[in-house]
Amino acid sequence: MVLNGMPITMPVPMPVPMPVPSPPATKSRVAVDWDINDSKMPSVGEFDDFNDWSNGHCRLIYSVQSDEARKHASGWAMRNTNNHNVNILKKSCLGVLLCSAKCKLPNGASVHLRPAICDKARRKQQGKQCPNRNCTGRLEIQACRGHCGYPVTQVGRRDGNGIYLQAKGTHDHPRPEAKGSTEARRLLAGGRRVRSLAVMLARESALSDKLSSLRPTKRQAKTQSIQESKRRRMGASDVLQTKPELVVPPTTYLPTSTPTHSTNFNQSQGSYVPAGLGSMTSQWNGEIHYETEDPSYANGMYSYDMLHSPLSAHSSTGSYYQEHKPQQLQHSQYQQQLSPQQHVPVSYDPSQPISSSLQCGMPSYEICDDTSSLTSSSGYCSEDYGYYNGYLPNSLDVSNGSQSQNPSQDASFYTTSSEIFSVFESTLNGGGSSGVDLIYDEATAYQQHQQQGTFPHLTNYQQEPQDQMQSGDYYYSNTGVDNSWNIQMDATYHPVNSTDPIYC
DNA sequence: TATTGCGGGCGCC
DNA sequence: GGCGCCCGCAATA
Repeated sequence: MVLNGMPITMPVPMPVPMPVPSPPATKSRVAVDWDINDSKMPSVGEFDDFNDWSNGHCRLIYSVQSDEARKHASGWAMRNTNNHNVNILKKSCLGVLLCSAKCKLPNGASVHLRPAICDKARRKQQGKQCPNRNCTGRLEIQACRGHCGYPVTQVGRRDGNGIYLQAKGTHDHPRPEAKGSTEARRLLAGGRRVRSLAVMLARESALSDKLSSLRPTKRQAKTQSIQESKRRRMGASDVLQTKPELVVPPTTYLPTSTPTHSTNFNQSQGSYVPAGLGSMTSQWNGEIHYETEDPSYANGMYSYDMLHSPLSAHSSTGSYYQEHKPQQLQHSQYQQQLSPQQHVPVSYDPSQPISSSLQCGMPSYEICDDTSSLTSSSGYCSEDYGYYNGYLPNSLDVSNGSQSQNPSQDASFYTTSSEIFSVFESTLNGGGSSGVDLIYDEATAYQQHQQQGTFPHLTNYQQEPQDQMQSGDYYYSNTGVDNSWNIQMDATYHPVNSTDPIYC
């Protein structure tokens, strides 16, 4: 995160945010403390980039120019809840639809559908047969209990030129498929093979993550544009100079709860950023970095979020803050009692009642003080972008320098989800397994984590950029008309080594 | 048909 | 009173 030349590192700890007087106008949002219930919201000179996958306690300030912010859009299935305050819109998470049999798709991905927002529609979803034709399981709602046993909530209000969003809680379930996927599937429902649906579902999450991971913030693009131009002039080999940095010892990947801001694209909430990469400015990294000193992460406190995708680096410009609260102190002490090797994985089983560890007061997972904050980050509505199982090669030149460097950031680049769906349909049924095999599915990773009791090998994640650079299996072309993009699978593509795990 | 925003109402703490 | 949650309604896509 680049904040008008301000240091990218957040001062830790931040002062206690409540109650505080409204800060002076146009103060950097990073330095601003506010609460959604404040009578007057602070004015800031810059805004966060929209993130539809915000997670954890966070406060974001969006510009009123952001359509998504105005709509209070979210990748999570959030339903409106009445807070009896006309000035504040409150939403709570509905969780995710999972297969009761916990089946796996051929590619190893799991089923994680998006619950309908409408109660009636949601009731219809539940109990339906798993979209995986090879599975006899039923769809079940995995309720969100990430906020002291209650669903994660987010409240938003508009004030002046900003849209203030405050999230409370950390989602304790896999991400549902993105909104656009559900809609697109509905449009194409009927006569479609359920297998396609299931496979698409598996792909959707990974692809949306992938896309998001490739999309920098606008601010990032600005700051990187010049550098990227220089790199291009130096040649592709120079672009890959960061490769050695990407493979790190697995013992160093655990992030911490000490978020710092940078200009790269890492997964905002709990990225697998090794210590040595904390300052790395590779475009493959998210912008929030967690250093490894804090045992909170090392002990699995936020293990799920980290698991759910190092690839889903949503542009994050959230105002991360940390408070000095007794609860947090206790939590810290608790964590410090554990050695770095003593991971405390959050046991997660959708079929089981919420773990007591998730309840309020349990130190290892969620700080249930609404004002306490370990925050997450921001990205953009993935459903508005579309999904693909490839990457945007650097050579992809999209009309201008900024876009060419970071094409995924430009709204004009993204096709609608339905368009992408069509692409998937053609490739899913005829593209063979090459594409499917490249999927990294966050839910799968989550389950793997549960099975292994530890994190996936970091190298797999950090290896991803290399794989992407080497093995893009899609071609992208733009007709130049209506921003219409064509994505074609490269049938000639074969992984360098089919036995090597590839997460895309 | 589903989403979204709004609001009444209830129960719990 | 704050909060979560249920329900219904209307506008909209």
